[in-house]
Amino acid sequence: MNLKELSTILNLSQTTVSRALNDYPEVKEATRQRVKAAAIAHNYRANPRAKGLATGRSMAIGHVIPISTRHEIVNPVFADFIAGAGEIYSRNDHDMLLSVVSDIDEERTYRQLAAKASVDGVIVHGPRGNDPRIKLLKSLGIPFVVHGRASSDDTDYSWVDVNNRRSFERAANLLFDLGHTKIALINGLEFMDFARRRKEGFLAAHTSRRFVANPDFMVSDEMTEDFGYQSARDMLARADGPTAFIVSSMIMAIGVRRAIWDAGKIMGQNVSVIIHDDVLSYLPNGAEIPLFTATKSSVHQAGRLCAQMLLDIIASNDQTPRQTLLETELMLGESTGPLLKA
Amino acid sequence: MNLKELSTILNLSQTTVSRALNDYPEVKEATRQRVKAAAIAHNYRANPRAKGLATGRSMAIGHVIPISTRHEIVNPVFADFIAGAGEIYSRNDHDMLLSVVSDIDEERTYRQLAAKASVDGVIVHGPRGNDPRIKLLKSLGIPFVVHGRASSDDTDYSWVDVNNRRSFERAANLLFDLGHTKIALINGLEFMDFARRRKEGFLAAHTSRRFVANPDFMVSDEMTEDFGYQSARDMLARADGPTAFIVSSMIMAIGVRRAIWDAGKIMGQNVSVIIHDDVLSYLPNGAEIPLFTATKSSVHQAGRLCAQMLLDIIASNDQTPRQTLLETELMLGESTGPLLKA
DNA sequence: GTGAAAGCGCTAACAT
DNA sequence: ATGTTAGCGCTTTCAC
Repeated sequence: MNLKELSTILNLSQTTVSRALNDYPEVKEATRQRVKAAAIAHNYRANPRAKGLATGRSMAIGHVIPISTRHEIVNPVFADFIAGAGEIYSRNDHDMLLSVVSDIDEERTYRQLAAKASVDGVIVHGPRGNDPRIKLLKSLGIPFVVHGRASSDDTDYSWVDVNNRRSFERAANLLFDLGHTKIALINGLEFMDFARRRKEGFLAAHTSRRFVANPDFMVSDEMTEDFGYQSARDMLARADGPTAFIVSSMIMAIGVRRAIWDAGKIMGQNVSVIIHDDVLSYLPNGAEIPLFTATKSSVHQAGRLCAQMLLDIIASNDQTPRQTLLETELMLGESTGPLLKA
Repeated sequence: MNLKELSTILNLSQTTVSRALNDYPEVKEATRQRVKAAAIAHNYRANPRAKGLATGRSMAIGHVIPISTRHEIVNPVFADFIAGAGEIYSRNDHDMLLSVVSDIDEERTYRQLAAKASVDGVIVHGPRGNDPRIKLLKSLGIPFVVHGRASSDDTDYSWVDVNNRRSFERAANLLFDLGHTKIALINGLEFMDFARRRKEGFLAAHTSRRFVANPDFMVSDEMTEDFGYQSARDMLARADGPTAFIVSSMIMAIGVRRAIWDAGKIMGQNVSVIIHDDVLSYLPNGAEIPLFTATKSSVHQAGRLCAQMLLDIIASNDQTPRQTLLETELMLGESTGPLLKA
């Protein structure tokens, strides 16, 4: 069923039908009702390609997901983020175009999206410090929102980020309060913006307590289970090993827990682990928070906010940068499970 | 830069330029070279919407990802699958359209994709036993490939699946060989096809050894960390609790390990865990397989195969059902880490 | 308030 | 081997 057929059925011109469907004010209310009813009755849907051709807009948003060339890793948080964003898109009748590209191909992908004009805007994932993509997208003139931040100057582009710095500072302080003094930081690659900020927060907590962070206890690399395992194992092998860990992702934390286990130190006796990541989405609503999740950053929510912000930018045609900084919650109390004294 | 401009520059008709670019045989080789060079020089890319309008094809594949309405869960294996599929699409110049929909909205989404003709084919995720989507897609006439299987009659549609039955049978047998007799199965929802097959394999192993599976040790639900924890904890609280677990997903396994931990039974002494899922993609190439991964089903590879199969179906315009059954490997030996005797 | 006609950028018959 | 023309399904002037 296309416009022409529908308009024939209705004994109207394509123009009027189109106008009725798109809520143009000049069409008579009675006509509009009739048209809309017929559209539903005949399961009519405007062909998005024809519409796009005519309007120059695609009603689609692009997500470019970088995948590590070395390890073929897709960060699992993307799944949650995408789910949140997708919710907004479907509500606003937009499509989501996904490109999974190895990091070296990213620039080419963006240029291609721009040249083909296949999307009205893009979400930038996994920003690095001073990310070149920002400049690229600006020069290409595509509206975009960054999930995270990408440089020290955060004011000249749009982003949605979680307060990584504050969250890690608070996590460290919590452990200090419990009496820990030797805390390890298992972090992501330091050229990633989020990792840099998390480390800053971690260090800030030390500074404010006049502690000195042991460089041997701060490691960062691609966030794999194996890296979590290896680094925690090495630290625990030392006589003066850490008594608590703060870990940047769930997947690494699995490795960390395994290392603690292997080391024969049963959690519940003398090692605490705090994880920063949105583990909650894997849990039933209202269920107990697992023992090792103490910091919450709802990636799902970030996805929704990013998507909504981008749609707003596109709809308003106002590219003035906007920013949203999400505060995380420390999940404490009954549902947290034990966080252990040193 | 569009076709018209490019053809003007080249002093050729749009037709010839189009033909040259699309490798039609009738255009002179020299011309083709000249055209292609110019296209690259001017960074020309055909507008996919215009192309789609003219050809009736969209050069896009749809993925409909169901999300649990109750728990807002996205199964993390989708990320890997998508990555594999995306690789194939970008290589073949196709786009990937993602719809994340709550399970109740799925039918509507498929109908919409069909009516708008926004995709040339779809991949069906997370099939249930006797899944109604199969019939729906057939009636809509959209080419599709199922990741997994959806009914007892597997011959009348295309799918790529892993041999879940055999894999779980083998896992159970492995544990039997180690002397375990009380093995627990922590499974996904049983109306999911994969979960049903896994249970079958689990039971088949029991039967062949003339063991009787304890119904109390077989549980299935939404695959959450919490469910893994709760069910393992309850089982371990019993005097005659299981000495080994086979777990259907990584995320549940985290919970299972936590329960073992809490129960004070240190892994390495008397409880083994085998997990079925593609944990490997989270590990650096060639790294050690983590202790608890004993069965491998490369979801990433399945994504590639599904995508390729669908593209083949579309290109050949031959909808004869095709099937691929992937065998999993039991990851044993040095790299497996200890699997423990009962 | 409604309609006719042009045009979005491309491909595909049908010439030549 | 190349060009001319019509048309894919929609929106958008412009006219009434």
